[in-house]
Amino acid sequence: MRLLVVEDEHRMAAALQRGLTHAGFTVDVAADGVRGLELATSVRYDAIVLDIMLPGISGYEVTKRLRAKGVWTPILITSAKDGDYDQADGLDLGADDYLTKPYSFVVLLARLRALLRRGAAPRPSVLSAGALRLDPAARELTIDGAAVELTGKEFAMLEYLLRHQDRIVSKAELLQHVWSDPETAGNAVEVYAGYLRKKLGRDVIVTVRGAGYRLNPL
Amino acid sequence: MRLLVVEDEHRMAAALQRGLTHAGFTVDVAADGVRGLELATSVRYDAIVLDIMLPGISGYEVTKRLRAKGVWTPILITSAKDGDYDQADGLDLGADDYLTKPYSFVVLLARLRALLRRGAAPRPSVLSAGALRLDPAARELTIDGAAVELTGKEFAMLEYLLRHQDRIVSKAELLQHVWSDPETAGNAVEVYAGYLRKKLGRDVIVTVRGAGYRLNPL
DNA sequence: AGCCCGTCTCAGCGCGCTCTCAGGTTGGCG
DNA sequence: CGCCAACCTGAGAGCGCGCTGAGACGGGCT
Repeated sequence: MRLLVVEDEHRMAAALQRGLTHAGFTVDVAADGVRGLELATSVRYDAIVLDIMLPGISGYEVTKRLRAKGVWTPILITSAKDGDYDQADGLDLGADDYLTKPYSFVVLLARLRALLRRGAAPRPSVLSAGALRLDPAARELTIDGAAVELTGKEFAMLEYLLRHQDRIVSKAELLQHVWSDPETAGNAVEVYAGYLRKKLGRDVIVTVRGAGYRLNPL
Repeated sequence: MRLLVVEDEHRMAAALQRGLTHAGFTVDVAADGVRGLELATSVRYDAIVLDIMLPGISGYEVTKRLRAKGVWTPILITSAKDGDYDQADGLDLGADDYLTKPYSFVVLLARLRALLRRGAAPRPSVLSAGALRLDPAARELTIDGAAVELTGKEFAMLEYLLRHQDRIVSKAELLQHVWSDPETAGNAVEVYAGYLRKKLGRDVIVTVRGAGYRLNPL
């Protein structure tokens, strides 16, 4: 079992390496986010222990970039923060567990073993239609393999259309699901249909007059 | 993606709402079973996160009543109980997944995404007659497999004829059901019969002089 | 503070849908 | 065969839906 520990505080890193090695793991240590990314992408670890507060790239960012690159190695995030907001943040970005400092080494070991037992997270399924491939977990969209940047609302609207590509989606429905406000009088949906068309191509979204929108069934 | 969280414990509900919102969902919260039922029946959610222990109606009961009403939105039940007896109970009543507290937020997210991937209710069937196949949900019509474009009124009129293809449909009836205005004096129905004939072929719609129209029983 | 980005509103406009009208065609009936 | 009612159809006017560009607004970042 090979682990990667990403931790900038030297004493902490050394203690972890000693303890984990003693527990039978092979342990590599990276002192900052950049080095951690390099190692994690080049070596196939069984799990990663990742500190949030890092010089350079934060632990959040490291997680995000790894997942975006298709690296699904189990990640255990450790942090001095303890608000559940931060926890939600980290977990949302694709981490598998979360530990707040100070933590007992025994707990860390137990959680790590639980992670290893579970194995690497299965790559979440992507939604696709024609040349479109949308990954809800990574919040990523590619069209013919090329990455396309979308804003939050654009992404949400396209995701909803993709999830219901077999039928027509009304504007009211989009307002309910993508916008929380069903009483919005404006024409936001039409505007965002325009945005998406500008980024994805004019033919991707078909207008069904008087009914709503539908993805082009290519 | 719009979710409904039914949870009476306020802190828990707030945390869920925050985390799920941050994950890109639109989240409504109901504090008890009655309110949850109201919302679930009036809004078309993509999934429901439902606590078992609720003041008033229990989560079991909510699930049961929703299913009885024909609402087949995916339901994920959460509970402090952990006996498999309870789990079997919940799943038996029509829930789609079951999570025992305390649970990790990542796990909840993953299960939710799995539910959404699976999707909800079975699609309503398509109407067909002869070579015609009409899908009300997709607002699509194919004739001998080839797609045919219809306008809103054309589609509505053909759908009504298809739903009553075993009898003659009078012009007054069509005015009532397709046009909401029974006082329309014009000959709109005849005009649209003409439009449909032009698109579907002359023989598809048969005029019964003095009575109305009927689909050709091929 | 200044800037950029994302979101949403607003007004103008083009165009497709809807429906009316007038004249033509068909069918039933004496 | 002639008449009338029922039905068909081509032309076109009105209108409302949806598209678009411009800009206001707010939040995050430098």
